[in-house]
Amino acid sequence: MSSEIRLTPTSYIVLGLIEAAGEATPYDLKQMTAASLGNFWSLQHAQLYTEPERLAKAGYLKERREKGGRRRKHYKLTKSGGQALSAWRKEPTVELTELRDLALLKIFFGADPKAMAAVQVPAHEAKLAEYEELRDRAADDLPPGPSATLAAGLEAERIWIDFWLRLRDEDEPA
Amino acid sequence: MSSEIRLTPTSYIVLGLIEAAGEATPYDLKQMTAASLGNFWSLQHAQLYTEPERLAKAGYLKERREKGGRRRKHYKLTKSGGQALSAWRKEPTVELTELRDLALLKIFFGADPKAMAAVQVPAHEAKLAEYEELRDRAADDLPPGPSATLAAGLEAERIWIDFWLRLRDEDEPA
DNA sequence: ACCGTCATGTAATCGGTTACATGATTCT
DNA sequence: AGAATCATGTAACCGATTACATGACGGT
Repeated sequence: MSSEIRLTPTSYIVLGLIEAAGEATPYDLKQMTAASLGNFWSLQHAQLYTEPERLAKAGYLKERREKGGRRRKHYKLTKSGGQALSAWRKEPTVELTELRDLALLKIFFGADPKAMAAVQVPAHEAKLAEYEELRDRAADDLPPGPSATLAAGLEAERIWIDFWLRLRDEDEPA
Repeated sequence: MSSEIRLTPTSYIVLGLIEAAGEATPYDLKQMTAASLGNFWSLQHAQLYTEPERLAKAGYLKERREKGGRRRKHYKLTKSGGQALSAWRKEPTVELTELRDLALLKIFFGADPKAMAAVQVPAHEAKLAEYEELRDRAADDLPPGPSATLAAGLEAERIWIDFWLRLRDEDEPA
């Protein structure tokens, strides 16, 4: 074991999800992300297959393969995996995220703001509605972590809507 | 020419910057991004060397290499490069950006919100101050595109500060 | 029994990151 | 003249995306 790999955010996502689930197959992970995490940090499904393998090879996960039928792979945290996750989680990050918004990038390079706003406003409104429903539905049985990130998502959508509305409506011809 | 490459956001950034500059060396590009674009979409310096090369090979840029001295490479848009950029810029994007915030990711997986807020709040405040100074300094001689993205950056920093402050101060022991 | 979709996985490619390396300038 | 920093570039590695492919299962 332990071929010394570098742990990326993707690694910690996999570790974190597996910790929450106890044991999981790549497909389980996919389902778990779709629900909540995927809204602010999505992953390709292929990575949910390759990343656990990488982690297992490095000793952070234990792999168990079904004998019959689908021969699915099930993963669990090892001690070392749990420790890595804890250490990561404990260390606060100063790093600030960049917006990295494609629409904004186009605006930066001179795209027409109103045309862009025309598609971005409804898209963000839809997303906001989705979050609101999620909040109302899941209500209190959401763990504090996911609940906080959901709140962040709601806030972010609101300011994006404002932002694009402002661009759309500014300098209106009188 | 034209080995059929796929154009990524990075490609368009390079094309866009070169359009703005008329002609540029990788180092020019680096300087240009540092100022403004880099705040919401940063690039590794190595890519500012490899990406223009890729684009030149595919016919989107024309390369001119200095004969003497530093033998720097200068790049200009070709017709095809200009067209690709225009087409991209003209097409509004529905795609929504994900937050992809490392601090948020840790929170999602159970990190202590107050500890995280303790480092995130000042970091975001510093960033906000930087943007404000940029806005006050550059004032009106900022083109509309960059000006709009700067406005977005200011908004985003404000809500992040609010968000982390709320986490920091909630459930205060009485 | 068949068909469509869900589930599960691998292979190849490629962009992006990291690391290395050296040539110019500038400052003391 | 030497040190430090700025400028310029290349090479190697690797994670991430894309594409391909097939097996199971549920419904009609």
